[in-house]
Amino acid sequence: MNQHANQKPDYEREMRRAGVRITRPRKIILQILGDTDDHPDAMEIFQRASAIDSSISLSTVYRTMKLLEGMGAIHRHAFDGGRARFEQASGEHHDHLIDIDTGDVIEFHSTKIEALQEEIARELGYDIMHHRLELYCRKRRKG
Amino acid sequence: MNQHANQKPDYEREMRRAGVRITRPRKIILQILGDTDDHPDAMEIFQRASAIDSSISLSTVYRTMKLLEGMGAIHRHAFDGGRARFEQASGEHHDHLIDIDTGDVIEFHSTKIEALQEEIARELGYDIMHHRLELYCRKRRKG
DNA sequence: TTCTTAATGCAAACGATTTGCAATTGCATT
DNA sequence: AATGCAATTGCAAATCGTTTGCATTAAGAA
Repeated sequence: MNQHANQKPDYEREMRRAGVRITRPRKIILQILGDTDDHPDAMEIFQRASAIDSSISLSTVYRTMKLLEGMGAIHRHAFDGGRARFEQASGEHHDHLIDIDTGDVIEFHSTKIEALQEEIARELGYDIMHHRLELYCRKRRKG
Repeated sequence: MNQHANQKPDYEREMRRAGVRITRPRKIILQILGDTDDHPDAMEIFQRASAIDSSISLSTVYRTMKLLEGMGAIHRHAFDGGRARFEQASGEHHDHLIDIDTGDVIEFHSTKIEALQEEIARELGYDIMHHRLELYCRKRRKG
């Protein structure tokens, strides 16, 4: 389901190079992340992984997400609501519009907003290390 | 410490009107919130309250924060890092710049950014219900 | 002052995530 | 292909922030 035409990064190669073992659970999780365009949480990933290999544990999902995050392979998001959600790090930076009714996430990017953010931080004497812009929305009813 | 010259809202009156009892713990917590300009978390509020009346419990702090949030008296923020942080709701809408080294929070507002957000959501067919813009920053070293 | 009920403190429950540990398994080595 | 060992796993228990059940206390109306 991954429509991104961009070069799919070869995380297995990168992991090997980092001396990290390519295990069965990791292969499966990597495959799941590569096959989706949505922003699943650990439990969803765990369930999708369980369907492929029922012996995988939730701990391993969490540990793998942390590993991949450390490698820069995925991004972790703390949208409203309990669980962290993850997305593959391929592609450029973007912000998120969250449909509060469905949980759907739409990615967007605004160079103008980013520039304004930089300007604000600079005026306050700060450098932005990272930022978070989330629009919690409801579908506009036509009319 | 509250520098806000704006009318300090009388939450006790409002609570009374809503049929909510003005208890000793609530008085103390309200006083703490009114006396600060920072964004304390529940534990900090609990500790400040304990210094005034050591019998206050953390549960009551949480319950009171929820009550006040429901009244619109405070806003709850989920900045990076475990705990929720609170601020008095007086004043206009603003976003936050968080100093990742000290945890300090600076409030700012950009009409331009807000307008751009609206534009983006509109183009995607959504109405913004609420949003979140947080800049995680480090003090610029002079040079 | 009495009375009713909301509010409290405590401890236990909670949901998401992390961790200790013994058992397993990549994989570099023979 | 067999060996060895550290990295990784699954499991259960622990952790962290927050919420909740319940018996007790105390607002505040009568």
